[in-house]
Amino acid sequence: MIETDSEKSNFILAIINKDLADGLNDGHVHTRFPPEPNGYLHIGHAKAILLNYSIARDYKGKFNLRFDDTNPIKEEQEFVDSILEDIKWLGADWQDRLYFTSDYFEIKYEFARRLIKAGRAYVCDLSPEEIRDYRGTLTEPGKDSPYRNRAVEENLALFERMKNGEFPDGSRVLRAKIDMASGNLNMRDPVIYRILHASHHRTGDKWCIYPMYDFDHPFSDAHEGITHSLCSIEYSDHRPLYDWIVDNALELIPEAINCRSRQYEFARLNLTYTVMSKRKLRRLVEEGYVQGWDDPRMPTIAALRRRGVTPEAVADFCDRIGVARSDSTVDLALLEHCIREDLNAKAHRFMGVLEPLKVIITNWPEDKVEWVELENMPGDEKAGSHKAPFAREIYIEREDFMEEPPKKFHRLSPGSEVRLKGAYIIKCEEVVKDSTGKVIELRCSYDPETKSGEDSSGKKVRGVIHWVSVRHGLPATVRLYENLFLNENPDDDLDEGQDFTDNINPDSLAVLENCVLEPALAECHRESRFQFMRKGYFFQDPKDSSKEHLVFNRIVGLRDSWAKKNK
RNA sequence: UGGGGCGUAGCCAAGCGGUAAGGCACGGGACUUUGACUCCCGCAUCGUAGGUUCGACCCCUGCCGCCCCAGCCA
Repeated sequence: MIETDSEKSNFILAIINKDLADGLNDGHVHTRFPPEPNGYLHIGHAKAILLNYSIARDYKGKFNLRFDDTNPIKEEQEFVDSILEDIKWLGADWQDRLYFTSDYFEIKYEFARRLIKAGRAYVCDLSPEEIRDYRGTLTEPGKDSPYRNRAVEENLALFERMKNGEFPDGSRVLRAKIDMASGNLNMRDPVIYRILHASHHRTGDKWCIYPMYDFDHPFSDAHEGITHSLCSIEYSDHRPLYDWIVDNALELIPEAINCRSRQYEFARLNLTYTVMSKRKLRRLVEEGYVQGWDDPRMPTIAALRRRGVTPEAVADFCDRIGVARSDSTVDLALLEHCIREDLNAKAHRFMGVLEPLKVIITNWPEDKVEWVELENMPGDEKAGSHKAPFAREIYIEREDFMEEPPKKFHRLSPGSEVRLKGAYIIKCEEVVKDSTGKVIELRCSYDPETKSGEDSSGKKVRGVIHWVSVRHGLPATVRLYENLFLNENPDDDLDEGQDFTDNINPDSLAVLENCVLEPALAECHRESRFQFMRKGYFFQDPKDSSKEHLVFNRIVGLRDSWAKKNK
C-alpha cells in the first residue's frame, strides 16, 4: 500500500490498494489513456488523463498513451497531433510508451482466428438491419443467427476472404458466440470485426477489416499489461464482454498477453455553463458560434491553453473534483477558483486601463514625468519591482468615477479624493462633458504631500485605483470572456424546436479596443500571465498578439465583492 | 415491464457498524496603497419507510427518484 496523499481517497485508489495488498500483478500498476483520434480533447478528458497519469506516478507504475484507432472512417492524423500536444501540455508523460491500437492489428487477427477455431466466433452474413432485428429488445431476448453454427473451417475461410477484400462493406461480420438471450445486449453475439474498405491514417490500405472497440480494447489493454483500465460509466455494461475477451485471450493466445486487465468505471466530468459532448462542441465550431476549437470560450484543452489557464490549475481542479461513480456537474466557479489561486501566486501585477477616462492633474507641471515604483508582487520583495511613469495626463478606469456615487463608493466622484496606486492622492475638481452629457474628462488636483510610501499628509482615503500615463501608455486590445451559455445546463429552459444553441450567451465575448497598459508591459514575456490590478488575470493571445498590436485575453476576473454587492 | 448503475449541504466529495472530513459557493467579521490576497466565524444527521443491532450514512427489505444500454461508433 502506498500512501499518496492522505487527503485523497476514492474508490479507485481503494481498489488499487487492495490489489496491491493481495499481491496482484506482481505489485505493478499500469494505466493508460486511450483516445480515439477523431476530435479535440476537452477538460473532461483532462480529468481522465490526469487520473490515469497520477495513479501511475504515485504508485511508481507506468502510464501509456494509446490511440484507439480502429475506425478509419472517423480518424485523422490532425487529431493525433492535437491530442499529443494537449497531453504534453497537461504534463502527463507517457515516456516512450506511445502506442496505436492499429499496431496490433496483426496479432488481433490471429486472436480472432483462434476464437473461431475454438468455436467461439463465427462469420455472420446477416445484414445490419437483420442483425438489429435478431438482437431483440431491452425486454425481449434475441434469437440466434442462422449462421451461428457454421463449421469452423468455413468460418476460417470466410474470415480470411473478408480480410482479403473479397466482400463488400456491410456484407459480413465476425461475431463472438456468447448468448443471444442475455439481459445485457452487449453479450448478444457482439460484432467483433467488420468490413471497411477505407484507408487508415496509419496502416493505409493494408486492412479492409477492422476490429470493433469491444474486441480491440480489452485485448490491447491485456497485451500492453494494463492492470487497471479506467473508463467512464457508460462502459459498465461492457465489462462482462471486456472480461470475456480478456479471459479468452488468456486462454487462447497467452503468448500475446501480459496481464489480466480489469476495467473500472468512473463518472465523466460535466461542468456548468458549458457543453462537453463532441457532437455539441463540433456544432459550436462548425456553425460559427465560436471561432474555432481553441476559442477561449470553449472547454477544450486547446482553448484553456490559449486563454492562458495553466496546466497546474487544471491539474488542481481535476484533483479537487474527486473521482466517483455518481453523475455530477461541477460548478464552473471551482475551476475559476483553481485558476485564481494558481495565478495569484504567479502573476506579476501591472496596471492596465480597460475603458479609459482621461484625467488632467491641473497642478502637475506640463512636462514633468515621475517614475514611481510598483512591486511586482505586493508583499513579496523577492519578486522585484518595476517603474511606471506618472504625468499630468493619465487615464483611469471609467467605472472608477461616478458623478452620483452610491453609498460606500470609495472611488472618484466630484469633490472626492482617491489614491492613484503607487503615486499620489488626487481630488476631483471638475467634470468635463461633451454635448451629449457624457463625461469625457476629469480635472483633478494632486496633493504633493501624499507620495506613495512617503505620505506625510496624514490623509486616509479608502479608495485606491489604477491608472496609466496617457503619453506613455501602450495601446492594446483586451478580450473579456463570459460563460458561453446563459444556463447552468445549456439544455434547460428550451421551448419547442429550440436546442442548446438557443441558450448561448450573446455577451460571451467582449472586445475592448481602446485599452492602455503601463509601458513596462512592452518587455514582457509572451508566455507570462499577468494580473492587471483590480481587473483580473491576463495572457497575450498566442495567435493574434504581436509587438505592434498587443492582444490580451482575460483568463479570469478577480473576485469582486463590490460588484457582487451592487448587483 | 430486461440488464447495469447512482442517490451524503446550492455544487463536488470523504465515510466501509461507534455516533457526519475537506473543497467550492454562500453569509458575517478582521486586515488591506488591488473593494484582490490573507485570516477568523457560520453553514447537513446522510432519497424514503421499515427491520437487524447496545449503537447504522454504513447491514437487510420494500418504496421513490435519476442516469446508461437495442452502432457493422468509441
